[in-house]
Amino acid sequence: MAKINMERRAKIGRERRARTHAQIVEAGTMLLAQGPAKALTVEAVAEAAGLAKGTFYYHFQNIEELVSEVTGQLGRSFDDVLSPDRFEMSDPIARISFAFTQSLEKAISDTGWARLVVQSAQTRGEFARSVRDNLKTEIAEAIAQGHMTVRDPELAVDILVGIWLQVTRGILQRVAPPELSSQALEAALRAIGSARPKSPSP
Amino acid sequence: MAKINMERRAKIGRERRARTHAQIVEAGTMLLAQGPAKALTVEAVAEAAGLAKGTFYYHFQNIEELVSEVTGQLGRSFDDVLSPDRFEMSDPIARISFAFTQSLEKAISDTGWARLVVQSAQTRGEFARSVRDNLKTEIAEAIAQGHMTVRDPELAVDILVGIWLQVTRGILQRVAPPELSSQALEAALRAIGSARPKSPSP
DNA sequence: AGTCATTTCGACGATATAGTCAATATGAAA
DNA sequence: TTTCATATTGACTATATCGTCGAAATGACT
Repeated sequence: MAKINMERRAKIGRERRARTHAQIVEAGTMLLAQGPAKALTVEAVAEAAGLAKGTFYYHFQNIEELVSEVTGQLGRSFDDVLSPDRFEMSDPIARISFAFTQSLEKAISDTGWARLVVQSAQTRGEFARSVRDNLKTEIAEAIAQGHMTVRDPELAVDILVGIWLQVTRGILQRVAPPELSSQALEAALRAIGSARPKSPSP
Repeated sequence: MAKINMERRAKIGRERRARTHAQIVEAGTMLLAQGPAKALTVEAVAEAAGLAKGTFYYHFQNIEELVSEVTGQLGRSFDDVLSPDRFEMSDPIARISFAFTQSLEKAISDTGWARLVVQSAQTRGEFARSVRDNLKTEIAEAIAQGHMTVRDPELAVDILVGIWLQVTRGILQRVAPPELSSQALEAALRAIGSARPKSPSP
């Protein structure tokens, strides 16, 4: 009786629904990477996705819910950029360095992503917090191992995040010089008092 | 004929007009220091200033013009914080250090000001550019004198501005530990490769 | 007290955006 | 081909904010 109906319902909806949902997220991501978040309107998203406004509301409660999902997706993409080899490294400074460089390189090669990161870091507490928390874990370890001059973990995080974010902004406004990522990394390591020789011994 | 009218006109208007204008700017400043710039509405400003909406439009073309003036005023207050003794210093690094510390101290003692600075740095190109340009002048000199490891002036500016801005943000979200400004300064100097002993000789 | 340039007021029309909903379309399964 | 759960549409209402304008208030000067 009801059984068949439920099965049908579940089966039919999935793919179509998921596709449209993804379309909207994609459109929202694109628009967010372009202008300021305040200018993100339901109509603009719907039009960019080639859908009617009502369809948007069938998939999301409101713009906030969409932005939240975009932010979440960005966070995951962030992890993708950083994770592959990172967990193999035993030294927390090495992990930080890897993440720092990787995300700058990604920003250079994908300015849309960079724009989104900068945008989100400014306006989405969740995103900023997540980045901060990850960093803080590494830094606490580094401090404990006596690998850093800076003793206040919060300050250390501010320094690293500050340099990273501002250099990323710079990438969006100027052409990135060849050695940018490595030079920025060296400066960041000096700042927290973890300067190391350039050649990482094997 | 017209002479008397013109004189009257000029004389009468001044004070009253200036006072109301200032009221509006003050209200706008307060609101900007509170929430995001997108939420700044003409009605909100008018109400906060205790005036009718029409009065706002008698003094400003639109919100943008108000925000622009607030930004300009902030820029001037910024100079006030920095200027008094700065020009007496011959060493560019000393000048940078002075400005860096002063503005962090100001942020600690006046969080409204800090909020405004952070806000403006993010959304007002003019403000960000002005800060950048001032810094770049000093940095170019420091590089020329061989006082810095970092050679790319743009990168040096990004590093200093990045740390400064992020530490300022930190001040707004956490309680500033006692030695914050000086520790942040030391980190910043290390970052650009201009570490100096703590005691500035006379 | 009267004059008049200037300033202030708030109602008003215009516009933009949010969110709703009844009607319609879609397409897999029977 | 028909059925029907699900998805899509766009017109509609509600609301927020903008910017305008004629009328009223202000207050320095006569």
